[in-house]
Amino acid sequence: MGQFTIKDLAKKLDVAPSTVSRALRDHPDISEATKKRVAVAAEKYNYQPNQLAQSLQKKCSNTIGVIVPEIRHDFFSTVISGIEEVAYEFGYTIMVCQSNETLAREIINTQALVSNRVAGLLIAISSETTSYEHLSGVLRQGVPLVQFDRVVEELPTSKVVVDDYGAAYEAVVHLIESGYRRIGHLAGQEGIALNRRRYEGYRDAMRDNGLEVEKKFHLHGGYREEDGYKGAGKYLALDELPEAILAINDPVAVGVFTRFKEAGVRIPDDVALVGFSDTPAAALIDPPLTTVYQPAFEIGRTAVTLLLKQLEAEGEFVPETRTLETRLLVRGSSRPKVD
Amino acid sequence: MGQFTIKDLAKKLDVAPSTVSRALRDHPDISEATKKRVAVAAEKYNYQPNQLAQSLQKKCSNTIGVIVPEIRHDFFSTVISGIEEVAYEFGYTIMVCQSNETLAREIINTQALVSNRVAGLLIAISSETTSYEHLSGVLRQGVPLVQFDRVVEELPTSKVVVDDYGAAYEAVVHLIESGYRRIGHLAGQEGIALNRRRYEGYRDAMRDNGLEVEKKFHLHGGYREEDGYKGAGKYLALDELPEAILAINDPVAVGVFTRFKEAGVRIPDDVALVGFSDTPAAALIDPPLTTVYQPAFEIGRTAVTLLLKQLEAEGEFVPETRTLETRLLVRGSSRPKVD
DNA sequence: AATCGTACCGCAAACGTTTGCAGAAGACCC
DNA sequence: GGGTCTTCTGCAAACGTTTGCGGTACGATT
Repeated sequence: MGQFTIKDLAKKLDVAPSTVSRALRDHPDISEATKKRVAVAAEKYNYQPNQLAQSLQKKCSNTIGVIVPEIRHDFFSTVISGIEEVAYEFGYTIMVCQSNETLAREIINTQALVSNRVAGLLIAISSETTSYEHLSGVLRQGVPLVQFDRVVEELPTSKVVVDDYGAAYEAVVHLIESGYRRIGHLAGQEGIALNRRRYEGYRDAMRDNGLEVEKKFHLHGGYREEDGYKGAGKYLALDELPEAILAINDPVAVGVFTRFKEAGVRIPDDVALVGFSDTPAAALIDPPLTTVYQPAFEIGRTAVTLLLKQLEAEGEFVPETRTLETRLLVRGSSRPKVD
Repeated sequence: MGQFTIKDLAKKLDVAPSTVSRALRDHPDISEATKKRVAVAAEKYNYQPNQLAQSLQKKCSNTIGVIVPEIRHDFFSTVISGIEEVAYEFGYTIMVCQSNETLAREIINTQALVSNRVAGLLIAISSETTSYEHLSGVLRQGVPLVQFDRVVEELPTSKVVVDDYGAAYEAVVHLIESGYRRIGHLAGQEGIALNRRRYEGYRDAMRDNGLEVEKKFHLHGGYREEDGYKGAGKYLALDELPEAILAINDPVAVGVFTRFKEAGVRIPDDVALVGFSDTPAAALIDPPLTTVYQPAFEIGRTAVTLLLKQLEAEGEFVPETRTLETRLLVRGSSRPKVD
C-alpha cells in the first residue's frame, strides 16, 4: 500500500523524478509535451504530493497551529471557524489544540505544534498563563506568533484584540444612564490583561459619573458558566445585592442568570445584567441579555491575515495590533430602571 | 534561525546522529553514559524532534484529520473538543477542516488531509454529500476512516452514531402522550441517512399510535437556525398549523421558535416543539426546549478511540459501529396539552 | 565543419529522521 | 596470543520532495 509517489510516477513515465516535480510545478525547463504527459498520468494515478516531504524539504509547512483555552466555548469555536476560513483560502490547514485553561497543557501544545513545524502559531492564552517563557521560546526559535483576544501585552507579537476598556466603559455608562447606580463587576482571574482592561473601563465609567466602586460588588471568578453560577451565589451571600452586574462574558452572565432565577431574583427588576461576547444563547434567554458583541469570526480572520502577512514579510516585519470594533447590544436584561 | 536538529546535537557531542537518535529513544544498544549526555544536551539546547521528518521516515504521522460541516455549530465544536481530548492523551494532534456543508469543499479537505498524510480521518459528511467517491478513494488508499454522526452507511468504515430512529420515536411518543396528535416534522435534506432514520422513527411512532403523517406537515430544510426560521415561515403559510413539531435539530428548533414568537404563535400552547442535540441555548430559552440530548463529547471521544484501535490493529480489523445513548430531555416546550 | 546556443532532461545532494548492518574495542576463554 | 563474544557506536541508505548544476542533442551560426 502506501501512497503513490513522484518516483512511481517517474517510473511509469520513464523519466526522472526531478522532471516530474518540475513538470508539476510548471517549470519553464520542461517541454509542454512532457508536462502534459505528466499531468495526465498524475491524474490517472491520483497522485497526491506528500506534504510532509515537501515541508521538510522547503523547511516550511502550510499548516498553522491554533491554541485556544476551550474549543467548545462558542466564542472560540467561532474564532476558529474564521481562522479556518481564510487559512483554507490561502491553502493552509490548521492544527487545533486546547489548553483547557491550564498552563501546563498550553506549554505542551506549543511544543507539539513547533515540533510539527507549523508555519506559525495563533494563540489565546489560558487563564492560568502568567509566565510567558514558552511563548518567548517560540519567538526565539523564529516561529511567527500572533496573539488574539487574551494576549500578553509585553510580548512583541502581532495582536488582535477588541477595545475591552472602551467596551466595558460603554456598557457601564449604559447601565448608569438606564438608572442603575450600584453596579458590580463579576470579573475573571486577576492579573490577566483582558480582565484588567475591562475592569478599568468599568472603574473609570463609574468614577467619571461620580459613582464609586464598591469593593464587595467586585468579585473574581473564571470564564465559564459554572463560574458565573458560583459568582452569583457569592452575591446572594452578601447582605445586599448590587443593582446591576457587568459579567466578564456571556457564559458567566448566563450562570448568574440561572442562579438568580433559581433564587427568585428578577432580572432586570432586582438586578440588571450585562455580558460580553454575544453568544447565541444571549439573545434567546428571557429577558434577552444585554451584551457586548465581539466580532469573533473577524478576530479569527484578522489573526491569520496578520500571520500570513508576517510570513510574506520575512525579515522586515513589525508587530501590529489590530483593535476590532465591539458593539453594545442593548436588550431586556438592562431595561431602564423604574423605581 | 531554523530549529536545532539531531545533527547539531550530534556535532556538539561529537557522536553520530544515529547515536543521538537511539539514545533519545532509549535504545538498548546505547550505554547509559551517553544516553545521559545526550539527554542533558537535548535539554540544554531545547531540542525538539522534527515531526515532519519523523513522519516521513516512519511513513505514518501522529496527526488525525477531522472534517465537520461547521466548526462553530455547538454540536460539532463539542465533538471536536472530545476528539482533541483523547487525541492529546495519546500524543496525537488534530487537523480540523470544515466543509461548510458543501461537497466540493469536503473533497478538497479530504485531499488536503491525505496529502498531509494524516494517520487517519474522522468525518461527518456535509448535507450535500450524496456521492462518496472521495471517501471510497480515501479507503482505497488505505487511510483509516471513521465516520460519526452523519454517516454514509454503505461505506465499510467504523461509525459512531446515536440511535436516531429510537430517539425520534421516543420524542414523538412523548408528544403523543402529552396530548398532541397532529405532529409535523421539519427535517433536513432528503436522502441523508440520518434524516431518513429520524423520519422513520417519527413515522413509525405515529403509525404505532394510530396516527397518520400529514404530508403537508413534513417539510424539508437545512441544519441551521436560518433554515428553521424559514421552515417556520412555511408552516405559517399553510392554512393551519400542526399541534407540534419535531425539528431535525436544536438550531432549527430555535429558528422555528424565533419565527413563531415573532408571529405571535405561542409555544407550546399553539404549537409544541422538540429539538435534537441539546445545545446550550435549548435550556435557556423560554419556554425551555424539549430536546434529545446527544452525547457530543462522547461521540468525539469514541470516534478517535475507534480510529486508534484500527491503527493498532493493522491488518485484521473489522469495521465497528458504536451506537451511543440519547436521552429525551422533557422541558417546557412540550408541556402536556390542555384543551 | 567546427562552434555556439538553446531546449530539455537527469544526477545527486539536501531537508531531519530512523535503522540494518558492519566495525571497533575490550573482555573472556582456552 | 589467537579466537570468539559482548558492548557500543558509526556508516549509509531510505522516506518523498526540490533544486543547482551538468549533460545531451539538435538546429543555427560562422
